[in-house]
Amino acid sequence: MTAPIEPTPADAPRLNFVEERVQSDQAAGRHGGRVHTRFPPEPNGYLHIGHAKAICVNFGLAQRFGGRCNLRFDDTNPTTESVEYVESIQKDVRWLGFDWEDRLYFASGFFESIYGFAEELVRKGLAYVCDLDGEAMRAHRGTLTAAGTPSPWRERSVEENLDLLRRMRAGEFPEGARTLRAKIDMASPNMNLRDPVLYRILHADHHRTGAAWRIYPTYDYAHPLCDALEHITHSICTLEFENHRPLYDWVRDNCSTPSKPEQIEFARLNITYTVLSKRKLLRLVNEKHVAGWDDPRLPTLSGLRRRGYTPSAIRTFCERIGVAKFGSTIDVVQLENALRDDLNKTAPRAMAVLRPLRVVIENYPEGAGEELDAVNNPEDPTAGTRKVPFSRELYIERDDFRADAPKDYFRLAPGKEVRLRYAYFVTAKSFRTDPATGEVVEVLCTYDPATRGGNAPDGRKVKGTIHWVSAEHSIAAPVRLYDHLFGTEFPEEVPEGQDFLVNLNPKSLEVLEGARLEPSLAKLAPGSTVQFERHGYFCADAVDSRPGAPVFNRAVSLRDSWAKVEKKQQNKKAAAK
RNA sequence: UACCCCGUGGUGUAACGGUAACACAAGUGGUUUUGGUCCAUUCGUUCCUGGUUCGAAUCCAGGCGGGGUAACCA
Repeated sequence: MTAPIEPTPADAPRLNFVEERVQSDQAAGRHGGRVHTRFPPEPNGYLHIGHAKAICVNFGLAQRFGGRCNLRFDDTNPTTESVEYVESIQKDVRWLGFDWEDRLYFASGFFESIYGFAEELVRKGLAYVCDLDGEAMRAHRGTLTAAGTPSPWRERSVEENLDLLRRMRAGEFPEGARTLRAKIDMASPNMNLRDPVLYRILHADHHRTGAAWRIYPTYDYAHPLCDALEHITHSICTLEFENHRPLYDWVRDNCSTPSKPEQIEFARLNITYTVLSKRKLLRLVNEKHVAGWDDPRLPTLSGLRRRGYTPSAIRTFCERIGVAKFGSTIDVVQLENALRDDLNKTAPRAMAVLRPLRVVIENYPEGAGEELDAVNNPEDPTAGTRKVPFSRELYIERDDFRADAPKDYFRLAPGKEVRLRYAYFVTAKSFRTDPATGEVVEVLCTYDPATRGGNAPDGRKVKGTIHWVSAEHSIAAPVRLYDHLFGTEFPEEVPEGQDFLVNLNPKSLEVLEGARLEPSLAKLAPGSTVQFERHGYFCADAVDSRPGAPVFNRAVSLRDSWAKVEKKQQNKKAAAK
């Protein structure tokens, strides 16, 4: 198996509670000292960042303790599942950097064994065929505070149960007509133990077993059996299954399984400004609030990948957030920072003007031009340099010029001198505005030829360095800026009777059509990521880019401390009024 | 108003009875040809009340608070 997670240094163990548990099991020689986990998604949707946590936990455990981790599809409900999901899930797990080698399993692959255990339970008098329909069963189950009442079919004979179960399997009864139930305790304070359903009749074809089965096992019944059949030692799942553990143990202990796995629960991931429930993600996709499962605003792995997230950033994030039993919500900036940390070290830099403003260097000879050396990545000396064309007419960022500059504004303003990165010092002499709107449309500057490359021989300093592109040499490309999909920190918190969709951020996508980029960007491979200096990290969209005509997605912006300063100034101004 | 789980800075995670650590956020300074990076620095009487102990975030009891659970979903 590949080993993308750094091994924990011996001097700093810092094991989470699951790792501690596994470590002590191993030390005590339980499960023969083996560690075997599994990642068991149901193929009914695309994987998201919450699954990434589970994947890192399960595969990470195996790596750390010299064990194995399986990929298993929990495909016990044919009505919601499909091969599309089976394929996307495998692709995403691999992309994240994990390898299940030859251990790919399907719950459906165990259907025959699982059925065999059902007959065993019937023979032991521990399961019975029940003729109650859904509504009646609910009524018999009781409530959270009141005990349930036994089904009238609870005391059928073993022979009758066996006969009925076999006929259920044979498809003799209509869907929903009967179920196989465990005979446990209708008065249990744990609802899961009030004779839970083991098998239901479903006249539905399965994406792998076709029409072979007319009955399908439930999760609670199939899961412990699959775990045991795969010789899983530690079955890690999320907190909402805590109350299911007694049932997990019941199934495991009452069936003659080849091994005895144990279930351990941890808190599922929540992140601010997004939703991580399959049901809600499905709605966003189906109701077209986003462009598909790989919409870059989605927390799906395919969305994050398209957005420009790297597998290593996601793994780092999962490492940092830890594993515990407290139902917490992680600030989305934690995710963004993991990406910044990764890309800062690896992403080549380039200059891109997102909202162009024309600049003319009045004392630069007309028709002249030259190429200047630019550093590809200041964090990585081996990345080398590249040539960037310079000429008399340039574009700079609209934000980098102010006719009326506030205090602490280091960029270009009338009479102020700044450095054009890797080029020259320039001083703004005048500017022209659109008579209709008053908007600045052109800035006229002079440059100091002695400052070529960006340093003044006389030692004079400038406060600001801004990026630029040559007007004639630059290329155009659409640039998509993404913001949080939801406008509120906790989108699921919604006023009575309202839907989480009310919290959708109407400005989560902004497409810039007029951006001008340095020419080297034309040949950037789709899917690769660069830093647009002073802006952020941008990925050439893997779907919409064409050879020589990239389309860019902003993965994440750079930290922007000027924005903070400016905001503070504005707040001060507002307070003064 | 049943059962289960959880409660440490703004957000997360550690400390395994011996004077609360790490990451992120926020603030302040420094460096800087990215207002990026980097460096330094500030920010918690561990939900409450009792108890055990020389000593409690850690153990016990009782509160309080949060979450989960009543699909023939997973």
